[in-house]
Parts: sequence; structure tokens; C-alpha cells
Amino acid sequence: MSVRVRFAPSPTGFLHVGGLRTALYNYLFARHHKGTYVLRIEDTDRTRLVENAVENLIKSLKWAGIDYDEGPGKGGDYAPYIQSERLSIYKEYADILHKKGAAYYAFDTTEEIDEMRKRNPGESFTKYDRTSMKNEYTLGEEESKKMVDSGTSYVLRLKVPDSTTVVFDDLIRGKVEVSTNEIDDQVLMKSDGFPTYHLANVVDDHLMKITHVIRGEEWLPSTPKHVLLYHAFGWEKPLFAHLPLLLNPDKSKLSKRQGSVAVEDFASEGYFSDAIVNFVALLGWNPSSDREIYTIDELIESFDIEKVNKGGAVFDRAKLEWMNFQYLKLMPANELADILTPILEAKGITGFQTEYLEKVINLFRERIKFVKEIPEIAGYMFSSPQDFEQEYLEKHWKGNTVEILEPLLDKYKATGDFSHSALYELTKSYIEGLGKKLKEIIHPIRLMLTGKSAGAGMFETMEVLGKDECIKRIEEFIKIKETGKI
RNA sequence: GGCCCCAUAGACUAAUGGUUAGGUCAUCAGCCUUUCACGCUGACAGUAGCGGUUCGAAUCCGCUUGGGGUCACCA
Repeated sequence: MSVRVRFAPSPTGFLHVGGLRTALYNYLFARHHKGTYVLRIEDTDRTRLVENAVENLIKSLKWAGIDYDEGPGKGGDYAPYIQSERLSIYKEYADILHKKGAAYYAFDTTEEIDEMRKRNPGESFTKYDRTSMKNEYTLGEEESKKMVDSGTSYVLRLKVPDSTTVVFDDLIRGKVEVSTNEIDDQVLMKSDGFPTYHLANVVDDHLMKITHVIRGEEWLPSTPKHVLLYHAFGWEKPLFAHLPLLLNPDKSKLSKRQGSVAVEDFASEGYFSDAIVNFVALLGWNPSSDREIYTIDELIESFDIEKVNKGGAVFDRAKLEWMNFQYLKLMPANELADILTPILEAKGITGFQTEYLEKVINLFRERIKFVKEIPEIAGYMFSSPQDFEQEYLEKHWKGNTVEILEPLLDKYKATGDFSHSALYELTKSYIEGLGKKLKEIIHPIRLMLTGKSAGAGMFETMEVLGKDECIKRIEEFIKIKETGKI
């Protein structure tokens, strides 16, 4: 039988990185087994509708390079893939459950339920009390039918059998057992006619012929309810695999507060999708070799759901940055220039050729983790420096600096070769001819051209800046220095 | 609190009964050097604890401790 998996997020407005990892593992599993990947939207909570949430979700998945075979916008044999468009299906299956006696109507108000829970405050676990509340059993079948027909608000609850044990196998965790005494008579159909997650999820997974349910660990406690539902319907259940959680540094479930958590935020912060995918893939699993960087095809090739770890994994942003840097180092300059251009434009820097941007990128790519850092640390590549580091100036600008500089400036003016190697030779032989060391002149030059103590190689920087610009900056600096303004 | 899940260095992980417990991030040091980085080399640092099974345990079992998740007409 061919593998069919699904990623079934609820449209909360954005894709959480934890969701991305779940989506990714499903994707890797599907592709590894040459199976089918389904995207299904679980929007059965109409109180939490968020505008454009589905579009955003799909956009983020697409950004990450995770494409699905069936789902919203694509269709498929089991459409629709948005649960709010499948209401009549759930109603139909809810009725089947009711007819089988596996579920029953209940008429309690929210207040009555609250009160029931308050009744035994010392109790460790408050289960819906089928024998004392307002439902089909206490009211009688006839009365209850009358109420339903007359339009009284009601829900459908799962009749959980007493004192039996639900057992299922988890691909990652092995055998899991839970006593039904610990399982509540879960609401399956809400009073607004929408199904709860539990019903919709089971019905859809069955109807869509899902073979493996791969989802976050937070679903583990409700899986027994789902197993009960499969059993009640007389359906074969899929295989389950509950993924370990992604954690904050304090080990709690990954959330905002301690940094971005939305995939779109990582994108706008300048992370590369390949880096995020690579990083997230290795949180909870790895191909067991001594390597960190993998292409998506390599991940697909070696993915093994049974080798996924059981314990939660802290989302370490420092390592993510390092990962991003690994990709930045290797990325073609023209692609990075395409990223740089709008960043510069946003700062009002325009009019530079792509070729020039590529040179700047190559100068700085090993000194940054994000492209957006370039205008921050190397603004002088786009206009003359306005500020000069005071401490750097005081340390390297001596009384005789101008004296030493002027003949060198003439040599720069005279040379036809402004390549970094030629500049190096020229500068070196000149300064050594004076019995001085190269570094004695390099720092003043760096100061005049960049205003900063830190930067790329001096002669490489000069080559990219170009002869005219370098000469202009040096002359300007000397002039201003003479006025005493610096 | 009940139930469920989990436990290799600060973090991510490898090792599925036999290794000096390996790799990566972070941290620290040295080298390189033209500043800052990169890179290279090295260092620090781990099987939560206690029992048991076994010739042999990070690995299997039990208990303890610790952490997390979950207990809605939310998913």
C-alpha cells in the first residue's frame, strides 16, 4: 500500500517553526517512500478565524520549498481539503456514531459544565458525568429526540467505555497504554454544528486514506480518543508517530517571547530557507553521520521516522545563525546581490551596478551572518564615510602621517593598475623604502577610506572602491583634517 | 494534582550489550594576519541518581529524581 501522509495545521495566521518541522518530517517521509503528501486545513473553530491565514500558511510552506500533492489550491481525489467545507460529511459520520450507540446527545450549558467541574475540587481528574448531567441517558431517548427536533442546543459526545485499556503503537515511542477511566466523554459535534478536532481529524484521515499520522507530541494525550473513534467506526487506524517538541531555552514548549517563531519572521530577518529547513530537520533527528549541512534531497534519501528522537529539542538560535552563515558563504554572489538590492533601496541607496554589489558581497560575506548587515557595517562602500572612529584615529594618525602619505598618494594617482595585488606591492615597497612597516600606513589609509577600524582586507577594499574614489577620499580627509574639524 | 511522554557536556546529536563515549554550535586559548572576520589547531565539558540482569550496561529492567506535554463546545 502506498504511503499517504498529511500536514494538518489550523490556520492561526502564520506558520510556526514547530509546524514547519512537522510539515517537513511529513514531507521527508512522503518523498522518501515515494508517497503522497496532503495539506489539510483544520479550521473547525470558527471563533478563531484569521483573515488570509490559509494563504499565509501556503506561502510559508512554499518559501520553505515544501510542496504538497493534494490540498487547497491544488485539489485531489479527496477534496475539499478545508474542513469548514466538509461539514455535511462530519454530520453524516456523527449520525452513524450516534446510531451505533457510540456517541450521545448532551444538552448542558457551559455554566452547568463549569459547575460540574467545580463540584469536586479535590478530584484529580474531572470527567463529564454521564449519569447526572443533562443528556440522552438521563433524559431518555424520546425526550432527547424531542429536544433535538425542537431546536434545543446540543452537542454530541463520545461514549467512552468504562475501565478498559486503549493501546496503540507509536512509531517513535513504541507501545502506549491508557485506561479509558482517564478519558473524558469528548465532545465530537459542537452546538454550532461544527465538529471538534477529534471527530474531523479521524473522519478525514480515514476518508483521505492517510496511512501515517505524523504530528507533534502535544497530540499524544488525545490519541486514545482517536483510537476509540476508529474502533467505534470499525475502521483500521493509521500508524501514529508523535514528534518531540521544539523547546525554548528554558525547555518549555517553543513560543514567542523568546524570539521569533513564525516562519515568515525568519524569512524577513534574512534567514535563507535552505538554512532553516536544514536546521529544523536536524532538531530531533539526524542521518547519523558527522555532518551538519545537507541538501533537501539528501534529507529525503536518509529520512527514517523510527530514528526520530523521543526527547524535546531546544531551538538554539546561535546554531541557526551559524547554519545561515554556512549557506551565505556558499551562495552565488548574484543571488546575494538580488537580496541586497532591495535592502539598500530601503535605506535610500540606489544606482549601483549589480557587478559592484557582487564585489562588495564577496568582500564581506565571511564577515556577516545576514545580507542585511552589509549597509550596517559597510555603508562606506556606497558613500564617503562621515564618521571616523575616534579611538582608531588617535591611535594611528600621527604627526607625520600626512608627510608620509603624500608621495604615496602620488604613486596611487600615477598607477594604471589598481588591483589589490598591485596596490599591495606598491604600498609595501614604498613604506619599506622608508624603513617602516606596512601596518604603519595601512591603518591611516583604512581610517581615511572607511572611518572604521574593522573591515575587509585593505587593498581588496581599495580595488573595489576604485582608484578615483580612493584618491578622492584621501584628499578630502587630509583637507578636513587640516581644518581641524576631525 | 491525575494521566501520558521524556532524560548522553550550556545547546543539537552519534554510538541500538564490548569505542580512550564520536561530531557540531556556544565558550576559552593558540596559530594565521593588515584591522575585523574566515580558516586551522587545541582546550573545557556528558551517559541525572540508586539498585538489578549480564562475563560485560549510555544501551535491557525497576525505583527515585528532574523536565515536558495534556487534562475545553481550541486545534
